[in-house]
Amino acid sequence: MAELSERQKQIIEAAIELISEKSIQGLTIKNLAKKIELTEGAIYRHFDSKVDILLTILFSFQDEAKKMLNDFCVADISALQLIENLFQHHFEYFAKKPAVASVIFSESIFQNDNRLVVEVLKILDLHEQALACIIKKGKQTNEIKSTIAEKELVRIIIGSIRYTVTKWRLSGYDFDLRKEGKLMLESIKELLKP
Amino acid sequence: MAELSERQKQIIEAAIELISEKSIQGLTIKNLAKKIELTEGAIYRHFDSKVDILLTILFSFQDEAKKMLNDFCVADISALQLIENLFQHHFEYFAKKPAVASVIFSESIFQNDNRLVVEVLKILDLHEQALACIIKKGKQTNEIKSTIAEKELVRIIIGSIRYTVTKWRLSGYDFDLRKEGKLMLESIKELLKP
DNA sequence: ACTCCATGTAAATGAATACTTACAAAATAC
DNA sequence: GTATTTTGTAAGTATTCATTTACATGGAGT
Repeated sequence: MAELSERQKQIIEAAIELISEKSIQGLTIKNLAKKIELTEGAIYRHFDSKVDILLTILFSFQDEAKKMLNDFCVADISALQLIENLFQHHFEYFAKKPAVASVIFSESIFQNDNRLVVEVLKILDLHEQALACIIKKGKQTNEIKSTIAEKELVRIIIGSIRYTVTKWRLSGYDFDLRKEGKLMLESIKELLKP
Repeated sequence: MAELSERQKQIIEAAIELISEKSIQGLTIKNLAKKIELTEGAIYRHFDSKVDILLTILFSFQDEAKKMLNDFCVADISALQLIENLFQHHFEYFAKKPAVASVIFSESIFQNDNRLVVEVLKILDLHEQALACIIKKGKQTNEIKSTIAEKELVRIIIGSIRYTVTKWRLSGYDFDLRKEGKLMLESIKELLKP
C-alpha cells in the first residue's frame, strides 16, 4: 500500500472518528467533509471513492494487527499468558476504539462490495493464525488440553470475544467491557486446562 | 402483536426472501413491490413503514424461537443431548434460512432505530435463557463442569455458533455449515465435560 | 513574470430511497 | 342496488447520497 499524505491521514482519522461516533452509517462524504472543514469535492482529490476510504481504513487495521500479532507467538512466554495478553489487549482496544469493532463487525454492510469482505476476512485470518500458533504451543507444553482440534478452539475463543463485544455494542456500551472481558478470559482459561 | 392479514403475511414472506437473496440491503420497498407484483403504494396500505416490516419480521423470529425453545429445557433429556439438539437445530435452521442470520447479524444496520435493536436483543435473550437452563441442569446432573459461571458458558457457546455462521456468510456460503456445526458441537461437548 | 500542477470550491448531476397524494376500482355492507 | 370501506395504481415529493464538473487560487519551479 502506498504511503498516505498528511491530508489522507487526516481524512482517514476523521472517518474512523465518524464511525466511532455514529457507527458505519455515519460515514458519509458530507459528514466527512464537514468534520475536517473541507468541501465534498476536496475529499475526492485525495481518494477515488468512498470504498477506497473504507479499504484504506481496513488496511490500517491490518497493519496494526500485524504489528501486534507478529511476535506474539514467538515470545518466550507461556501459552496461557499469551492468551491472557491477547484478551487484555483486545478488550482494551475495542473499549478504546469502538470504531474498529464497528467496522470489523459490519460485514453485512460490506456484502455489496467483495473487496471489503476480502479485507475483513484477512483481518480475521491474522487473528486466527496468531491464536492457532498459541494453542499449538500450549498443547505441546501441556498447558492446553489436546483433545480438541485447533480450528475449533480458535473459533470458540474468537467467537466468545466477538459475542461479548457485540452485546456490549447492542447494549449501548452500558457495561464495563474490560471487566466482562476479564471474566470471559478466566472462563476460557479454565476450559482450556488439560 | 395483532394477527396478520394474508397480504401482510405475503409481504413478510417476500421480505424475508429478499433478505435471503441479497442480504438486508436488498430489502427495499421497490424490490418488495416488484416481488409480489404490487405497486409501492400498495405496500403502505398494509404496513406503516419499512421499520414496521422489519419489526414484524423480528416478531415472527421471536415467535419461532419461543415455540422452539419453550419446552426445550423441561424435557426429560440429558443436558448434553439438549445441547446437541440445540446445535443441530440452529445450524440446520441457518443453513435453510440464511435470512434469519442476515437479520439477526445485522445489528450494525439497526443502530439508527433503537426499537429494532431492542427486538434483536430479545431474540438473543431467549436463546441465552434456554441455554442457561440447560447448563444449570447439566451442572446438577454432573454432565457439565461446574467450575465455570453459567453466563460465560452461555456466551462461549452462542459466540461459537455465531462466529461459525459469520465465517460461513463471509465466505459466500462456500462450506458445509452443518458439517462445521457438527465439529463445533463435538468440541463444545468435550470442553463442557467435568 | 510566467507556467503548471496540486488543491480547493460551489454547484450540479443522477441515482436510490422511503413515503405521499389524488384518484380508481373492487369488494362489502346495508 | 346504492353507499362505504378496502385495496389498488400512477405519478409524484422530498431527501440523501456518492460522484462530477467548471472554475478559482496559491505555491513551486523555471
